[in-house]
Amino acid sequence: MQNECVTSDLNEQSILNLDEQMCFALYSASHAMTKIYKPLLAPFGLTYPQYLVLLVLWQKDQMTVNALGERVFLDSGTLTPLLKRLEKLALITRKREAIDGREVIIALTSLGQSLRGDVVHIPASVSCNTGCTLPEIKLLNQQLIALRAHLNSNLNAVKAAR
Amino acid sequence: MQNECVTSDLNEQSILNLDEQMCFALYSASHAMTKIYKPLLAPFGLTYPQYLVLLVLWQKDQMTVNALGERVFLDSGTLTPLLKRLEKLALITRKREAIDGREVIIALTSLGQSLRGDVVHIPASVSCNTGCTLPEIKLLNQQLIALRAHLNSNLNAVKAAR
DNA sequence: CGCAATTATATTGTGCACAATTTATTTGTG
DNA sequence: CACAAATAAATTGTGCACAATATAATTGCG
Repeated sequence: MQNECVTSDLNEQSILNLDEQMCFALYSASHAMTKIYKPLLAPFGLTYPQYLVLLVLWQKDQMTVNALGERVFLDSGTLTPLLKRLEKLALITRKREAIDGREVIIALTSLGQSLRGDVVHIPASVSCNTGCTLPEIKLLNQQLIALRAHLNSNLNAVKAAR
Repeated sequence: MQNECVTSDLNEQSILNLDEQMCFALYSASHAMTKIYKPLLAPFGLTYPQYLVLLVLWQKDQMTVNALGERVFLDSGTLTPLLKRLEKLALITRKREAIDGREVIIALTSLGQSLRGDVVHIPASVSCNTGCTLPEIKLLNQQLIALRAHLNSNLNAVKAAR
């Protein structure tokens, strides 16, 4: 699981240079992206993480909190209050599962379903702001998904070792 | 400033597919990266954003809050409490500028300076977890910096229009 | 000089993120 | 059936992020 780590021959000064840290480019680009979404989602009273949850539900309605969390990589500590806000907006319902009383099923309301049509134009609008062509975006998407997969698998390996 | 937005001929179902949203890959990869850093920084009592601020100060000591914020793309609302925590850790000092009493100068303590040597190995350790080669990391870094630049310039354009 | 506009930082309030813990329920094993 | 282990959500506490506002100091212009 552990890759061979080739220690680079970069000079000492350069190693901690902020602009050479891919982690920082990732971090700052992600925040910039969220800021681009903010004014586009604000008319609907939505935040970016709330929008992500809705994307999942529009693909597959009626999911448990856990299943939702696995899709968006968030846990109940983040999702529970977020889902309560979506419930307050009347976009979703939260219902205890009848058979397994531990589960809570998240389902779209008709308002939540209809919202899909109102936001469907947003991704195209955002992609305009990226300065990337569609193929470039697709490539970057694949690179980031692969990166995420490696990071998460190493995270899980660390946790399993404990 | 506005790019021409070629509307893709993707089918309606696919447009809002979570796994095709580069924004989400960015968002989730960034959080995964922060989680990789967490156990590496925890021994020093540092969070990832605090580490970023230290990276800036190790490059150039004695900066105002604003100047720091421009480097890490964070504002005083985020930085003021973060810097107070670094001060409490005795890693930095916060001093009002004598000539311009509005500015606060952030400076490393000797402890803060010496910490650099303790964390200098971390980037190499992280890069092992990315599953990427060094050239791949460098390329991704450049792509993300370019993306961030486009997003931020469009954000500023929106703000200027108000 | 006087004072309005600007600038720098701090504060407030909302909403994530996440580790750690708690509560409630179900499942597996004797 | 009993009950320990496992599972699913919710809760708690800390630390970002950021918009909006407040506070304080400086600058520029008449």
